[in-house]
Amino acid sequence: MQLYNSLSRGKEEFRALSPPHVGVYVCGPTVYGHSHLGHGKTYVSFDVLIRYLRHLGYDVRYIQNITDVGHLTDDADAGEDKIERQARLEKLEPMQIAEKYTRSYFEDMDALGVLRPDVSPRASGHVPEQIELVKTLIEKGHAYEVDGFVYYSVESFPEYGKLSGRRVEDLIAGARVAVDEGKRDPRDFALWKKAGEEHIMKWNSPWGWGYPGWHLECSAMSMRYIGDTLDIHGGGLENIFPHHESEIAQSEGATGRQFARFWLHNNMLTVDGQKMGKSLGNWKLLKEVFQRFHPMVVRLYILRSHYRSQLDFTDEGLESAGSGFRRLAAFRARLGEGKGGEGSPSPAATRLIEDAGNAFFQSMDDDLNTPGALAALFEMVRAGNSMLDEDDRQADRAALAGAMDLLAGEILGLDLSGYSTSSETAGGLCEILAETRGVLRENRLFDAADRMRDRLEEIGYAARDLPGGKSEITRR
RNA sequence: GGCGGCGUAGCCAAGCGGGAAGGCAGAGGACUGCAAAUCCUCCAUUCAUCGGUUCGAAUCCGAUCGCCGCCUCCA
Repeated sequence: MQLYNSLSRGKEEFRALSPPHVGVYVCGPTVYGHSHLGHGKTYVSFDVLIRYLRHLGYDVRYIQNITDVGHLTDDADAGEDKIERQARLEKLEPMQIAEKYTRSYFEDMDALGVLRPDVSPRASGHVPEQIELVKTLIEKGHAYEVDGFVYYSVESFPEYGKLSGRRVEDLIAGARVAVDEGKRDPRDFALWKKAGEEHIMKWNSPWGWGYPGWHLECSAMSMRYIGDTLDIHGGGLENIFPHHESEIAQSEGATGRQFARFWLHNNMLTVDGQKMGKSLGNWKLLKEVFQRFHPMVVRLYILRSHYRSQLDFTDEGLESAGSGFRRLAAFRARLGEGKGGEGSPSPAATRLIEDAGNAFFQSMDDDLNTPGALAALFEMVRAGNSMLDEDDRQADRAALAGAMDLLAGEILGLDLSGYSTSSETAGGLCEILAETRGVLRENRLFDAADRMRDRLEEIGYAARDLPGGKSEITRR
């Protein structure tokens, strides 16, 4: 599989450091509010990466942090802790805020079909690891203490800037105002910050009471759960600088080894052509969007564009994705349980599935080209429908069901069961109603048959008549 | 100011040196009591514009125009 590596600015063949194990770390959310569409795009994208790696046979360890301390409202060192600020607004304990929004985050991700990470480490639960890392950096001459603060010395790490493509000289010129007088160099960033009286979340350390800098947790926790070198480090594009650049400096400064072999960054989401920003008033929470669109429709919408492209969110686009989703789900519903039946699938079905699979995997192997993979899937749906229209064989249905469940379900994470009459009771009732409709039509009692269809429509079921006088009722 | 991306049919979106995928919307047809679903056919001689390289370019190079993003909140 080829993956675009931000470090080399090109596609590279992915190879695990020690197969079959693959360690993946993705920057997780700072939990001070409900998740928005941008989170959806990011974590759905990386979910597909994880799913695909597993499909390829890798034994993936997926780590995604939860930031519950140290992320300030301002990147200069004067900002307020986001969690603490929200705690004050909601009149709750900071950890209550963190817990509340962590749950909310997982709720939304579950709805989107995003698999849970193997470990979701909290920054506040890994302060000892972070202190150790700071101590190491001081010992190795990469950091220095000034009055309870510890700063990373950018000058001590000549490779600083290799990920973001920034030159050190530019950084000096462009460095934001250094609030802290103690910094030896305006580019230096805080590893450990002294906590003032007003701080609620603080820990004792060799440098006094304080709390860790935001960049530090990712270095400490990724190395704790994966090791010195990660196979893949992922995150949102906006984190390349300074966050990821600083992670590299901290980690490689401490270990002397390469921190991450592949850096993957997913692009941002815009709303009606503009960046999504709290201040711009086009902030879209997932929970709000889910009230109007099924989460799986949102997932499909995200997958319809490549993860490295900007995705523009529009209602029109969501509706279009909804129609596409209905098509996929209707096809899957048509295939039934997927139980084998007698005999093996026809040569035509076998070839159809093979062709679709080849096209699908070829796209996925090319830097997770999900739009291409979806095209292959839709082609299989069209050809499959056509084939079944002509000759409906149970063995073929089962084979197609298997293919759909693997490609759409397991790999792309699209749960297409929404339209099937999954529960036994509902399924049984649908069969009885379908039979009844058949009898009504047979006796040309069309008014009654139509009323039944209308009523079913109202509660979310669709009645369609099959050739030969039979009817079928499924969820819409 | 520094860095990056994009401009492909009405909308969305792959393709990135040699046949313009796919989805949505739309038109016609088949099927149907009528529908829905499904299937078939049609829907870009052309890929922002101009110039160049090449036997050959949407794909490479240069210029122009337009749009967007990151570097600050934010994934």
